[in-house]
Amino acid sequence: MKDVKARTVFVPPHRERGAVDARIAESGLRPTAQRSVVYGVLLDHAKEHPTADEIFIQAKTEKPEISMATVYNCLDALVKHHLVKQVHLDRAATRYCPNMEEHAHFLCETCGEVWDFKVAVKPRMSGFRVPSGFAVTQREVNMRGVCPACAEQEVVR
Amino acid sequence: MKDVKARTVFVPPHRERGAVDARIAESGLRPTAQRSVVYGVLLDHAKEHPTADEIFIQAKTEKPEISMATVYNCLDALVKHHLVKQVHLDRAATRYCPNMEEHAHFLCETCGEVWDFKVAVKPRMSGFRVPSGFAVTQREVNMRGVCPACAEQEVVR
DNA sequence: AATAACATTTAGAATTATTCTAATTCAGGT
DNA sequence: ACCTGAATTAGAATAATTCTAAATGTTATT
Repeated sequence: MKDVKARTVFVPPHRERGAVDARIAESGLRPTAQRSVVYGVLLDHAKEHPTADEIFIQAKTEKPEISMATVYNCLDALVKHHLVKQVHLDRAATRYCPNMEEHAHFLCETCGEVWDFKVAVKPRMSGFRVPSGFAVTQREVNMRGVCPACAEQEVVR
Repeated sequence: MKDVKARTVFVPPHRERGAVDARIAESGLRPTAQRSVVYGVLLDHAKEHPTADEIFIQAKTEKPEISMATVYNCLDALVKHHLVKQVHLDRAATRYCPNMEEHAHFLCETCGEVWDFKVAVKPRMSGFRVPSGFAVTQREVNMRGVCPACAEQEVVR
């Protein structure tokens, strides 16, 4: 029974459950069904930089019993294990990003969309020098402004 | 009457109401009593990077009628006029910083304290290159980790 | 000085985001 | 199968932020 149910779960073609679980396991975390769904959703929607409850809504379509508390738990676990990072752009809900390469975020204040920007400088941005004695575990570079599409519209107006 | 009351308001020696008002006015904002108090509190407590309600509590000591909504309004106005910036470090309340020089923030995950770090690179950090067409109005560089004092305690343990 | 027009402030309600709690379920090791 | 600890759950609780409508203050105009 359980197996049948499992086999009928919809899995987007671009995401392979096995690979997702493997990455979770490699990070030192036990790959539970919930973590797998949450991480999977995030990988599928990386571009949207979803919030916890956008993830929750999507995760529910794959696993209807999942709860919001679990989404937060999973996200926190994934963050702690360096599979995911939080993105804090404004006073609104925190967003999540599974792209662990060093990059910056840009929030268009007009349309609300978020973009990933590659960072120009090589291994460690020079902006990240810190006084000795401070141990840095996470970095975040954020910008706000207007994206090209929105800038154009403003001109037309 | 009004004058007498105004003269008896407590103003910390290191903050001059006139100067605060002048800066607000220069920014293109009308210097109301509330804006002046909010900005003043922030200037006096820049090191603490206070949240809106820490500012509220402090502002109330100078102006007991002030309301939370006004604190948010004032902060938003000050942000819009580039006298103050928001600092988004984690899922907790947004903090505010009146130091408009380009600098990074460091949050010690152990003690919760926030530090200002000067940014190494000169005029514009190289990390901030953006694709053409994007207009950047605000930047934020944040780090999390362990401060020297907390690092030491961990060793002792 | 009175008035109109507009901006700002206010209290409190409403909404949204996040955390907490206690009970239950699940997984791995005996 | 049984124990133990980890993970999940629903829902309540808390915290942060926004909204609303009324009141107040300011400025320009008369």
